[in-house]
Amino acid sequence: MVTENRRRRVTITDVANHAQVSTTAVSKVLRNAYGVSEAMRAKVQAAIDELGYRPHAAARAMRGRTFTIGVLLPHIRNPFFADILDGLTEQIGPAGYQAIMVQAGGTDPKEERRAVDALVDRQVDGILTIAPALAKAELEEIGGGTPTVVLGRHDRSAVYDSVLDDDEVGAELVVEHLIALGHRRIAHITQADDGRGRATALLQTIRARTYERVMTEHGLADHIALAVTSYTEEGGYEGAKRLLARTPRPTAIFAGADQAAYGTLAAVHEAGLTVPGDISVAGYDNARISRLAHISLTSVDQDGAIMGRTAGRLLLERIEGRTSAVRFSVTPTLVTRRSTAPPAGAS
Amino acid sequence: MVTENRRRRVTITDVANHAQVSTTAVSKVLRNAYGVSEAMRAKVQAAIDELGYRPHAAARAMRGRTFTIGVLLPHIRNPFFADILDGLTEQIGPAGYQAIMVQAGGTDPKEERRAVDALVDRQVDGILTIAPALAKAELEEIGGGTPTVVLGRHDRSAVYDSVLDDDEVGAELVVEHLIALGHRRIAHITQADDGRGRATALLQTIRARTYERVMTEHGLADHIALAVTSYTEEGGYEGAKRLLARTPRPTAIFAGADQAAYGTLAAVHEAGLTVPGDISVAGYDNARISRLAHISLTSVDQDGAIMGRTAGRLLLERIEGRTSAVRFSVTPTLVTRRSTAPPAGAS
DNA sequence: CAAGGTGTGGGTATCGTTACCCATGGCCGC
DNA sequence: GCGGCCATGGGTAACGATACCCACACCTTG
Repeated sequence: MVTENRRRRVTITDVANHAQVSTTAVSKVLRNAYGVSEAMRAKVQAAIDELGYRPHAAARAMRGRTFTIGVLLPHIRNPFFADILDGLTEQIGPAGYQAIMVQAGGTDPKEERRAVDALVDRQVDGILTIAPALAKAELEEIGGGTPTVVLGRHDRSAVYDSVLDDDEVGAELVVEHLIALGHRRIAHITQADDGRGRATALLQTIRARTYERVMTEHGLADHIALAVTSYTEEGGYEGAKRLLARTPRPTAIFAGADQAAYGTLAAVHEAGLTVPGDISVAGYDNARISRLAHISLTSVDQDGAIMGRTAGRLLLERIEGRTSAVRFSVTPTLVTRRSTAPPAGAS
Repeated sequence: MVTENRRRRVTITDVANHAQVSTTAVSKVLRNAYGVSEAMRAKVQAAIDELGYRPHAAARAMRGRTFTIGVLLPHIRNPFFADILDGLTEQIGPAGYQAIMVQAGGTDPKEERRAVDALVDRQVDGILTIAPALAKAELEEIGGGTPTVVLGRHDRSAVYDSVLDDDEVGAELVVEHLIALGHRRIAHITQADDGRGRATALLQTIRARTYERVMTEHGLADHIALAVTSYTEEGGYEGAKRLLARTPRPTAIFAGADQAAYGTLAAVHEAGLTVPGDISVAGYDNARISRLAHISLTSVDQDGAIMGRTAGRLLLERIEGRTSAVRFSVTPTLVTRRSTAPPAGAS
C-alpha cells in the first residue's frame, strides 16, 4: 500500500470534536434523523463545511445505507442506455444518491451474475438491471436481498419492480409500417437467448414473436425469415448477410435494435444494394445516431429518460420500505425516416 | 429498510466455524497472504465453496483493499470509451479486481469532482479518469490519496500516471492528408475548455494547435477557421453550420472527434451539400460506427483496448507500491475512407 | 544440546459509522 | 405538586474484515 504522505481522512469524530458535540449528534444531522434541534444542525453543519468532511461510504455500509444505486449494464456501447442513465441520475441525485455502473460483459448469464454480486458485495441500496439475461429465479433472489428494478423484461414478479416499453406495440408498428408500404418479404434479425428455460420474458423474444404474429395475420406466414444473431453491429451484419443470400431476397429487414440495423446497413451496402431502393431497413430504440441524415433510420422510439427516472423513483420508494411490486410500461412510437420506402416495383 | 425475509449474509466467521479454523486463517486464504499451508488452503476453500461465501467489500474497505477500480467517464455516449473499458477489464479481472464506473456529467469540473469524490468515498483501490476537465492541482490531490491513472491528457505529473495517444501526430496526419488531397480551406471543430487556467494539457487543445501549426507551415494560415463548440453530435452540427456559413466556404472540415463528425455530416447534408463531393469530413477516434459503409468516415485510430489494458496494469502496479510516475503514449494511425476526397475542381 | 531461525496458526484491536437505548430537563395535565 | 411524556443529546456495542503481533512446533547449526 502506498502510504507516502497520505493524510488521514476527516472522520465523523473530527467533526464531533470540532463542533463540541457527540458523534451521534453528527450522525443524526448527516442522516436527517429525528431528534436534532435547529441550533445543533447549524453548528454541526458549520463544522462539516469547515473541515470539508465527507461521510465514508464504506463505513456507512457496515451499519446503514450507502446512498448508492448499482446499475447493471450489458455493455456501454448501446447509446440508448445513456438516456436511461441520465433519467436515473436526474431522479436519485437530489435525494443524495449516487449511481455506479458495472458492465455485465455480454449476454453470458454467469458473467451477469458475477457483476450483480459485485454490486451486492458493495452493499448498494438498490439495483437497476438493464435487459438482464439472468433466469427469473436469480433475479428474484437478488430482489429478495436488495431493492431491485428490472428494466426491459416482461416477467411479472412479486419481489422486484419492472420498467419496460411495450415491445409488442413497437414491433407491431414496424411490421405494419413495412406491410403498408407494400412489402411482403419482410425479414427479422433477433438476438439469441442463451437461457436454458422459457425466454418469453425477454424483449427480443417479444419482438420476434410479434413479428411472426403480424406477418401471419396478414397472410404472410410463408415469408417469415428469421436470422438469430445478436443485437450488435456484428450481429446485424452477419444476420443481414444470411438474409440477403436467400432466394427470393427479402425486400425489407426489421432489425430488433438500432445497433443491429447499422450492421445491416453495412451488409446491404456491401452487397451492392441500396437503401431503401433495394432493401428497406428499420430498427428499434431510436438512438441518436439513427437521426443523422446519413443514416436516417426508421426506428421505434422509447423514451429512455422517462424509463430511467421511473426506475429511480421506484428504487427510492422500495428503499423507503415499499414491498408491493410495481410494473411501469411505456408505449413506444414509430419514427419513419428515409431508410424505409415502398419496394421496387410497387405502385 | 426492507427486512422481510432477508436472510443473513454468510460471513468470514461462518466460514471459520465451518472449517474449524480461525477467521484470521480464512482471511489469509482470501488474500493469498503468507503463512498458509496447502492443507489449510484446501480446507478453507472447501468451506468457502460449500457455504457460497463472498467477501463483503464494504467491510474489507474498513481495513484493507476493496479490489475495486473506479472509472470516471465524462459520459457513456462515446463508443471509444467502451474499448478502453474492455481493455481495463481484461487486465484487472484476472487479478480479482472489479471496475465500477461513474458518470461525470458533462464537462463541468465541479460535477467531475463530485463524481471522483464518490469513488474516493467508496474506497476504491485505484482510479482511472478518462479525459478529465479537472485542474491539474485537483488531479494531483486525488493522485496523492489514491493510485490514479489519467487517460487522455498531456500533463506530466509526479503523482499519477498518464496514458494518452499522441494527439499531435494524429491531428497532423489528418491535416496533412487533407492538404495532400488538394484542400486549402480546411476548417476545424474543437471543444471549449471551461478551465480557468492554461489548457495546453487538454487533448482538444493539442489537436487544435496542431491543426493551426500544420496549416501555417503550409502557408495556409489565412485559411484557418475554428469553430469552438464541443465533441458531441450537437457540437459538431452547430460548429459545421457556422463554418458552412463562411464565405468562401471551406472545402474540408476536420472534426476533433468522431461524435462531432457525425453532427457535421448531418449539417452538411442539411445544407444540401454532399460528402465528399462538396465537403470532405474527417474525425478522430475511429469509432466502430465510423467504419459503416453509410458513414465511411476518415478518422484517426487510437487503440483503446491497449490504452485500457495499460491503464489497468499501471494501476495494479501502483496499488502494489510503485511510487514513480509513468507516462504511456500510443501512436495513432490514419484510416482513410470515403468521406474525404480531392476538392471539387482539383485535378 | 542449546540457541536461534522458520513456517504456520490464532488472538485481538481496529477501521468509521449507525442502531439502539438510556439520561436529562422542561413542560403539561390532573 | 407529582407522574409521565416529549424533545434532545449522548454512550456504546455492533457491522465484517484485516493488520499486527504473538505462540508454538519443528528444524537447522555451531
